Amino acid sequence: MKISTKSRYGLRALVDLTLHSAGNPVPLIHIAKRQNLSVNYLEQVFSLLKKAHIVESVKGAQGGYILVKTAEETTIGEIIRAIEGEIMIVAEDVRKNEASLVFQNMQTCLQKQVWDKITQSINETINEMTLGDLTKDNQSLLLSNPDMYYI
Amino acid sequence: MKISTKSRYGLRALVDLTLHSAGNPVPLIHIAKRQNLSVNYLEQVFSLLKKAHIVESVKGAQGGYILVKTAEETTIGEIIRAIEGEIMIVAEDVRKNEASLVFQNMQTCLQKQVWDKITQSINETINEMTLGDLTKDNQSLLLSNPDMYYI
DNA sequence: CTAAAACATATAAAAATACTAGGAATTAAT
DNA sequence: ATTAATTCCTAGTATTTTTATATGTTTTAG
Repeated sequence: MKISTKSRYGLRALVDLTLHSAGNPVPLIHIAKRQNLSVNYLEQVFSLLKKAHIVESVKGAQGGYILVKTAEETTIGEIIRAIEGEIMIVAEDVRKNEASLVFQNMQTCLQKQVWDKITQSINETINEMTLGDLTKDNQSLLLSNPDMYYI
Repeated sequence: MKISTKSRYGLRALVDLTLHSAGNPVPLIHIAKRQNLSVNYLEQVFSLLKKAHIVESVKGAQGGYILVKTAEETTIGEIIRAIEGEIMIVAEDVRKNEASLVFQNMQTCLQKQVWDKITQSINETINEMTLGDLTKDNQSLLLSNPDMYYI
């Protein structure tokens, strides 16, 4: 039960984007350099983020990506689900036909009492956090040290 | 972010064991048949459960596995952690040296504010549930229909 | 026109997962 | 003692998923 690098990169990239977009689109190559990530890989991540309407793209020269909503309105839940897909789907083999009633009952019970509960608790946790929460700290650090960044 | 089949099989197997162990060791081959799982694979799972002191084994003929504690004292958290290992370790690439202060700050921030929080919420959720909670339903179903089981 | 960027897709490499196979050790029952 | 049932151990394999990389196309500002 691990978070994929895609999600981690994605979040880092969005924090980075938030910090560096002064209303302007931020090109992936800048994020990639600052965060030491591959542009190609980031493109794949941002394609998912775009599908989920978390970012918009501006094509062509001077283009890049920009948040659709404000950082404060963008939840970590949206972001992680956009990248990972729906959390914790447990594709249990159902065996509806041959299975005994007790077997079916157990499956349903585990699904509802365990797997769904875990999913729910994860979603509740990540839905409460926003990109804004994550950038606050770094924002102040950035403002007090404007030349701390490269690019 | 998925639960492995190993964990799912493990939980199913332990629920099954709880339901069918009347104080006696339950051999894996019985669990495997009832749950339609491979004995070999279950052995690997039970090896982890044994290491974590969730079950004890009785070797030889008429042997099998038995819970160390009661079902009510055995949490789902113990079980899942025994099988999956510690939950949600995010092995973030640290880059302490070359990394800028802002970069390091971001990493720490994400770790504490996101990944650790998710880990914590999962653990809290699964620590609250016990094997007993999961077997209650099935237990009553079993008692009212004693011949519902095969084996 | 050109360069900078998103967009799309194929494929390779690596890692993790899921499972299989087979034998060794132990022990209850006969 | 022998047998059968069982845990225990480990090596191997196949499949899937993840993590990239590579390459080309399209779009657009300057």
